[in-house]
Amino acid sequence: MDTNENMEEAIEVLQQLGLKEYEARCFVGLSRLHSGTAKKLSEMTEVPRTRVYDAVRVLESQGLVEVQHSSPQEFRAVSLEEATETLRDQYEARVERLENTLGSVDIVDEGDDTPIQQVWALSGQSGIENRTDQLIEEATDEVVLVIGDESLLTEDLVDSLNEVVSNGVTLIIGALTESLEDQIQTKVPDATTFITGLEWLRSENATEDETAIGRLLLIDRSTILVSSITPGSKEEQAIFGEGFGNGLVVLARRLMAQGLVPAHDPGQ
Amino acid sequence: MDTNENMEEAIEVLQQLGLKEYEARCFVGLSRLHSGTAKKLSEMTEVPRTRVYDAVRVLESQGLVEVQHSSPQEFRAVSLEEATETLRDQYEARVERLENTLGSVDIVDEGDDTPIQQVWALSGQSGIENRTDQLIEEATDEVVLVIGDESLLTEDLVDSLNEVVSNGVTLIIGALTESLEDQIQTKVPDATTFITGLEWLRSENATEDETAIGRLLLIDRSTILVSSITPGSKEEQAIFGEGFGNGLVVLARRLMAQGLVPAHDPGQ
DNA sequence: TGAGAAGTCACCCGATTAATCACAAAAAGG
DNA sequence: CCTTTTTGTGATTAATCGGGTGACTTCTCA
Repeated sequence: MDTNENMEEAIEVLQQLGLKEYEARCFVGLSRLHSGTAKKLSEMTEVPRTRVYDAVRVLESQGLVEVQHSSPQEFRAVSLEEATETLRDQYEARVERLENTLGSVDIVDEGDDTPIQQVWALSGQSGIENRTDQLIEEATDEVVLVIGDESLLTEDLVDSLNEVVSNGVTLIIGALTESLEDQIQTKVPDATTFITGLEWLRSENATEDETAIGRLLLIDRSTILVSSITPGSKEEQAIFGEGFGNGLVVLARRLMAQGLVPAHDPGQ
Repeated sequence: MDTNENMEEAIEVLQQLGLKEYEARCFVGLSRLHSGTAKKLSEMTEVPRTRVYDAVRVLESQGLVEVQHSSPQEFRAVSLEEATETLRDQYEARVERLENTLGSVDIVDEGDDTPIQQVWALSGQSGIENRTDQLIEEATDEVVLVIGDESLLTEDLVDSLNEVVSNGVTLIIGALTESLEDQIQTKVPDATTFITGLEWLRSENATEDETAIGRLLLIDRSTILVSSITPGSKEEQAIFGEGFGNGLVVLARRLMAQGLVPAHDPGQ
């Protein structure tokens, strides 16, 4: 509906995808025209006319616009489908190149000692999600998962859960709301589900500013990942610990025993 | 094998993927270590020690490294699989956002007249490839395709060809070498294939520097795309014309009649 | 042929980023 | 307990890049 706002957002996204501001503006401008000249484009996008030429040339070299070498020359954008497909191809090629090159560098590993307590921090939605999935897939006995927000129940996560449950791993999944619990039960039928309030969290720091819980993951009672989502920036942050003796892990086991997971008997 | 060279390339690719130089160097450095401190990283990557902290912080926020908040703090990179998956996710999210926003901007289309002869130029490997595939899929009667290099016979292209041939479109595909012709026949069994030398091209400009022919595509005798690959830069460039009366298209039909496609009788 | 439009260049300036330095806080080690 | 080294933060400088503007040549068309 709001064309103007969408244009601004499209320009922003294109810049995140690697285009310069002028290039992004020109591409969005051309997307609204069947074809246009430098002058028209300049008026419509507020890119200086004399710079339209550079910008379009770059876009052309990336396969995003076509140029008609007449006078005045005309430009037009490729279809949205072609554009997105091209962008995907380019990025995929780069990621594959990264896999090849980084995959074949030798690890020097100056044997950094410290086999001790380690608690690692990582942040970023997708990074944490991947780590979550991977940890689940590596489980051999038990997975305890508490999901704090509906949006975190992604397709990949469901796949990982169903894969691991078919290997005989016990799955215990907690949700914050009934509707979320229902969703989980239909998508992961073999899991034991329950509902947890966050009282155990809130009671600790009632005065702090509200940081919502994201995920809580305990693998085989020896690896833990806890994430929170800051309300403002929507950024997700996680901490992550390994090892049965790890302080964080011990804490988590304690927590569980005290009723985070209601009526669940520790097998050992 | 050549770890050093691969590292340099990995750093380059990471920068293309949006990281800054220091960030890229640090990530590659950490990929060679199970874990490391700022000092060690600095020595190994030639990033100023005091800048390592910033770089790593950015990497952490992108989900590419983990940080242990001890003293001295330790950093470690996520696994290559996690890293590439995260990068893919991020990019895919952006492209989808682009589809949504750009898809819902209104087209103003100040009815740029010029219903006349139009010849458009576009360049870039993937862009041209997507255009090729799309044109093929839109064909209703006949597709004539000449492939100049083995690498251009991609999976997507083969899919498009097989899809369109199942709709009753005549497929005529030319190759430069016998081995390429064989490949085509096995991958696209329903196509009529032949071998073309480039005499018709070479005879025209024997003195010019060698620009290799990439593709030649004629759709329903009314749309043409010709691409060339400059030997040095490996960049592909194409021109593209539509309309039965288009000069370029007429030229192409002429060319065909004169024997580019041997013994093929124009149906009309 | 003359006026205006189209296209190319070269330049400026502000923002970002690479690179260095100064300094406080924190281990380490006698 | 004090000294020395290491670690981390912040400010500062230098160089690069990208946005922004204008001069100038070429082309089109009346």
